[in-house]
Amino acid sequence: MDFREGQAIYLQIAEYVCEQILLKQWPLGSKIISIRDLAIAIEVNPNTVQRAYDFLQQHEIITNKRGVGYFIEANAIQLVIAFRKEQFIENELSVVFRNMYLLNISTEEIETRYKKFIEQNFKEK
Amino acid sequence: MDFREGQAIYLQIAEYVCEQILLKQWPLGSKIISIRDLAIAIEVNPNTVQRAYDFLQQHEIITNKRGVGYFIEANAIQLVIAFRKEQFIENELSVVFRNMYLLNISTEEIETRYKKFIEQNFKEK
Amino acid sequence: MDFREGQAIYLQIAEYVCEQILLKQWPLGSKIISIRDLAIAIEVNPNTVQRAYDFLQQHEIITNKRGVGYFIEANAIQLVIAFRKEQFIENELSVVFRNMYLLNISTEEIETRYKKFIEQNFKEK
Amino acid sequence: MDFREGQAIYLQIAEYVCEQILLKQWPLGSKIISIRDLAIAIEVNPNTVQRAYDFLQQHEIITNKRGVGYFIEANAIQLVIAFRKEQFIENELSVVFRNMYLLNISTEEIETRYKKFIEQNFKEK
DNA sequence: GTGGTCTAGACCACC
DNA sequence: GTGGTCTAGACCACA
Repeated sequence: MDFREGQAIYLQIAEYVCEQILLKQWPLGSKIISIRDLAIAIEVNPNTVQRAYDFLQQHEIITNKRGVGYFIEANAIQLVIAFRKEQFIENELSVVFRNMYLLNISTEEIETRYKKFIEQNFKEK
Repeated sequence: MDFREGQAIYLQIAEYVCEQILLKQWPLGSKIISIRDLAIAIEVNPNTVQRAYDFLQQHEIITNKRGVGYFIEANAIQLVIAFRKEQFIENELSVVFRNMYLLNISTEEIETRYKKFIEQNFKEK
Repeated sequence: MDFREGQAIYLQIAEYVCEQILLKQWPLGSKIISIRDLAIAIEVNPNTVQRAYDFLQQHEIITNKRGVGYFIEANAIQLVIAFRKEQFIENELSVVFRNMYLLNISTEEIETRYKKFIEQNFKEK
Repeated sequence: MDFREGQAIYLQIAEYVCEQILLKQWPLGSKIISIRDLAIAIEVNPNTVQRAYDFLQQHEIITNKRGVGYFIEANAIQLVIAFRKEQFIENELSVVFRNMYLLNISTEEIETRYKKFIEQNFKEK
């Protein structure tokens, strides 16, 4: 796992967990990988993973059973989608559009690139 | 001029200069506003502007004549476009596509939103 | 550590780091002294050290792990040599040769002086 | 005429004048090119040339006749040689030697490069 | 603990 | 007037 710079690592970890949920790799209600194990797996300080899980817990996407681990909440998917869609449209999209205009990138080019992207990353069926 | 939080002010100043160049508000080869004057105009510390100009000079977008000021390089437009396009495609676009897929947003919806955005922000004809 | 005047302190700090690498005092891949600690050690402002490290990072000689520190890149030695050799030959050497010609200093004299210099400064055997 | 960065332009102009004297392009006692004309020729602010001539006058290498111009002093050659040789050996040479050692450049390589340099620049006989 | 950014203000050399 | 450098010290996010 490699991280984008310009965004906190713990947020990227939280994002990763959300995506696993959305992609239904991790079923609702199930226990997720422990802080320690994830930290080792992605070569990061356990504190950083802790912070990511904290963040998710604050947003009620996961919950903590003391001495057992973190579990995915029942309505996690709806929460994640609502949270991200709002953020995405309000924050990211305007930046993207501005760049498209200034850099003279057409919606057709975007569409083409999008198809390629999907093929490369999600055609695992 | 008001700054977004979450991104360094000096980078936003650099971006602002780049956009002036792209929008051809400031002609190639011309002298740009001095560090001090810009600092006063946008109410930041001169050091912050200096840092922005430094950054742009490192990327060969502007150049410095000793004791005279900073000037826009002849090929600044190409460099700015190349630099931003690379960054845009490599960093932002993959995130956007990922979100589109996960949040189930179609390219048609993007296109519609883009048209609206252009009308609202750049229909200065 | 005492600084020559006529050259920015931050550049002299960067040079110092480079020389430690070249002299293999600091192994490739290892963490280098933190900005604050070096600032205290050589009695300059942390900002000045930061600027030196920034400069080195731009030249890809050191790299930064967020929240951990700066590390020497694997190919730092080659980069340092390439960078300095280029600068040395293009900037300094022509000046030196010009002076040798104008001041009538022979290559033999240079050789003699060089041997003396090595003996005085690097005969650590 | 193009200037090295890292050294003041006015010093490079002064150096240029000294070299003309050493190379006997400009005879002792003769009037040198006026500030205004030199400034136009090398595309520099007249103030900068003024400063160079000032510097040379302080070192008694040239002298000023009011309303007439600047003239080369009778013993200019000796002064220039003495002044530069001292500076050269004390300041520049140790830096050069240090670089030779660190960058692993042999005296033979220096000699070879020197011969090439002389051929390219001074074989105008 | 680490680095990153910013302000305030000074001093300097240079054009 | 211009930019370049440096100090002093603050605050912040991050690991």
